[in-house]
This record gives sequence, structure tokens and C-alpha cells, in this order.
Amino acid sequence: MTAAQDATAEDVPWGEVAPEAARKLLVAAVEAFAEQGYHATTTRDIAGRAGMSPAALYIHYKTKEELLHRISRIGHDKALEVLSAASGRGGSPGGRLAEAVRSFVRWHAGRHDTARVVQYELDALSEEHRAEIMALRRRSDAVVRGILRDGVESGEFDVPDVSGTTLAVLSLCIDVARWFNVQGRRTPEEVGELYADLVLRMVSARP
Amino acid sequence: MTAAQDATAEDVPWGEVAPEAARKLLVAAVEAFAEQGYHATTTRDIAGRAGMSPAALYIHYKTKEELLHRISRIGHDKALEVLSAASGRGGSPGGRLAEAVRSFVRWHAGRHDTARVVQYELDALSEEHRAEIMALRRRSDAVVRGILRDGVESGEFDVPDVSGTTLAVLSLCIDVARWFNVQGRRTPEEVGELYADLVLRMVSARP
DNA sequence: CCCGAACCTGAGCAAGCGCTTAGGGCGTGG
DNA sequence: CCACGCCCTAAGCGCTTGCTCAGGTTCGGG
Repeated sequence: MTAAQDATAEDVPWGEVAPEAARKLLVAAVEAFAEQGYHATTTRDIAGRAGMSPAALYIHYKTKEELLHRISRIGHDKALEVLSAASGRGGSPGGRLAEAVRSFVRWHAGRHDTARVVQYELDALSEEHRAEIMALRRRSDAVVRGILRDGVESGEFDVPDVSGTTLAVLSLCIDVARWFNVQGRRTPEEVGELYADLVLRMVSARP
Repeated sequence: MTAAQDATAEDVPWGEVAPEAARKLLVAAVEAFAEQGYHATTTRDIAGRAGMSPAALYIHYKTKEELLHRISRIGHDKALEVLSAASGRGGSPGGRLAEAVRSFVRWHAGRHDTARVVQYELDALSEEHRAEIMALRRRSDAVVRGILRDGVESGEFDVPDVSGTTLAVLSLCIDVARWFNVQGRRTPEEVGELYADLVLRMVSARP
């Protein structure tokens, strides 16, 4: 398999969604949901953005909710993958935490449309679908909590309330998706750098 | 004027809204919007929670959007008042920042239903109404930024990026409204205390 | 005792919603 | 050349939405 053959699956956003029409509809839905929210978006709007008729949507997806679920599932998988990978790099707990925050924030800023849908439209999902997504969230939580625990054990961190601090760190990263603006002054990389520094200061032991 | 006469206006939430029927409708709307979001909430649902017919809503409010605007306006005023008052207490920049974060977080946790509507349903507002609310937000921003600047000047804080850190501090506080759960282990006071400590560590100069 | 204002309801309208269905073009294997 | 399966559209169905309106109830002032 050459790199060119790989391209759709690896490099292009949502390349894992096939066929092409289904991908175009999903990309259009992400855009619309991010701008207006799930409930304010109509199936006609989604189809229109994809250059298709409203009926085309129901060839590729059973309901509007299934579309949201596909987006949430793939998006959460991606975010968790980014976080997990980063938490393995960086050596010491401090380095690993910095890498984790840097990558996670970069993802939430760079893909803020996807992140906004994934993080803020959860309660439009059905009961079972939401439960599935919540399980993925708990795994993100475990990654950060694990790093903090390691740092406390090694004495590099001073964190009296590991659970609460885990919550705060993740909350800080996730909320980037809400306020980040492409027109703004900061690039995703810059925000990631700033946040990694701020979080390190939150947890580091004073020498 | 006695304290008893004052009670509705000062102590009871939304006591400033009169007459009684308008207040009941507004409280019902806050509840519904917080649970399901603005667009997922019907006027029939709001009226039903208030124990009235759908038509009653339109005697007190011109549209559903006006209801959201009233909630947003009063809620933002309250939040800004809490933040401003706290930023005047505490003496040193460090004390003032701790007071500000503690109070602001306590409000977002204790009144998380109101805060959720106020912070996350902004783009359901009309153009002018949103502009009005955004102006109030910029004033919250100015309060935090002012404290940080004072602390940097006095040497008590070490903050390379005042704007970015202001953003992060406010983002951290606001996002409490999203995840805070009354059934959870933490009281609003405890979260406020934890967050005040975390934020102080983010900005303090090392001795 | 009655009047008028304030407030509320039952019934319902026009519009827009999610979704379905019947049918048409089009590329492919035989 | 046909027949089949895939993908799409035009039209529209049943329902819910935000909102309206004519009519009834309640209540303080004259």
C-alpha cells in the first residue's frame, strides 16, 4: 500500500468515512452542528451544504441522531488517541503532562468545530449512545489522573486533590473548543504551549 | 422598608422579576433550558412546568427569545456583580485573585442551571441581544486582567502572557457550569476553594 | 352592584420539522 | 443490447413548532 493510496484514510479529516457522499454529508453536519448546535440544524440544511437533496441523507444514515453519533464516536476516538499517544512521550511525569496538555489542546483548537460538537452536544444523543461516549471520556480522565498520580509518587508534583485537579485540567483543555476562534491572534500551537505551561505550574512542587 | 418586604427582591432567586406569573415562567424556562438547551425546549414545556397554558407565556414575553434574553441579561449582571465585588476584597493581588475565583466559581457551581443557560446558549440570541451580553463579558474579562496586571507590577505574579492567562482563568471558572453536578461529592464552596488555589499557583512568582 | 382592566385559557393557524416513498438516471456484467 | 443494483431526487405525509385570538374569569375602585 503506497502513501498515496493511504491518503484518504490517514491524512484527510474524516477520511475513514465512505463512500464519498456519506463523508460529504458528515462534514457538512459537523460544520452545521458546530455553528448552530444540533437542535437548531435541520436535515435540509445539512443536505444543502453537501449539495444534495434532503432524502439523500437517509440513504447513508438512518436518522439525524445517527449522524451525530458517528461524529461523536469518531471524534472522541481521535481525541483519546491523541491524548494517549502524548501521555506516552515526554519521559518524566512533568514532561508527559506537558505533552498531553499540549497535544490535547492543539486538537481542541485546531479541530474546534469537531470538538465543539463532540463535547457540547452529548445530551442530544440517545441513552445508549451517550453511555458509549461517556465510557470513552472516563478513559481520558484515567490518562490524566494516572500522570498526576505518578508525579505525586515521584515527588515531582504537589497535588493535594488528584481527582479535582484532573477534572480542572481536562475542563481547561476541553473549554478551548468553546472560545477558540480561527480569526483570533493565537494559533493552536501557541495555545497548547501556553496551557502546557499553566498546567505544569498548577501541579509542580516548589523546590 | 423592612427585611421581610425586601425578601422577594433581594434573597429569592429571580425575585427581581414581577409579576409572580412572569417569574414562575422564567424559573421554569431556566430549568428547561439548562436541562435540554434552548432549541430543544418548547414553549409548551415551559408553560407546563409553570402550571400554565402555552398562551400565558405570550402575555408576559413577546417571544421565546425574549425569555432567553431576560435570563441571560439578569444572570450576567449577577455574575459580573459577584466577580466585581470579590475583586475589591482581599487586599493584595494574590488575595484579590483568590477571592475573585472563589466567588465566581461558587456562583457557577451553586447556580449552575442559570450559569449553563447564560454561558452556553448565547448564540440562540438575536444579533443585538448577543452584542449587549458580549459587552458584559468584556467587563468580566477586564476585572481579571486588571488583577493580573497589578500582580505583575508588584512582582507578586509571574505571568508572561496576561491576555492568554486571563482567558484561561475565566474559561476554567465558566466551564464549572458544564460539569458541576449537585449529586457529586463536592460542594460549590469546596470547588471554589480548590480552584482559587490552582489559579494562584498558575500565576504566582517562585520565591 | 357594576364596570373596566389585568390576566389567563381553549382552540387553532401557518410554517417548518424529520423522515418516507415512488420513480428516474447511470454504470457494469452478461 | 438488456437487466440489474446503486444512488439520487421530487414530492409529500404526519406531526410539532412558535405564536395568535376570541372569549371567559377575577378583582379593586366608584
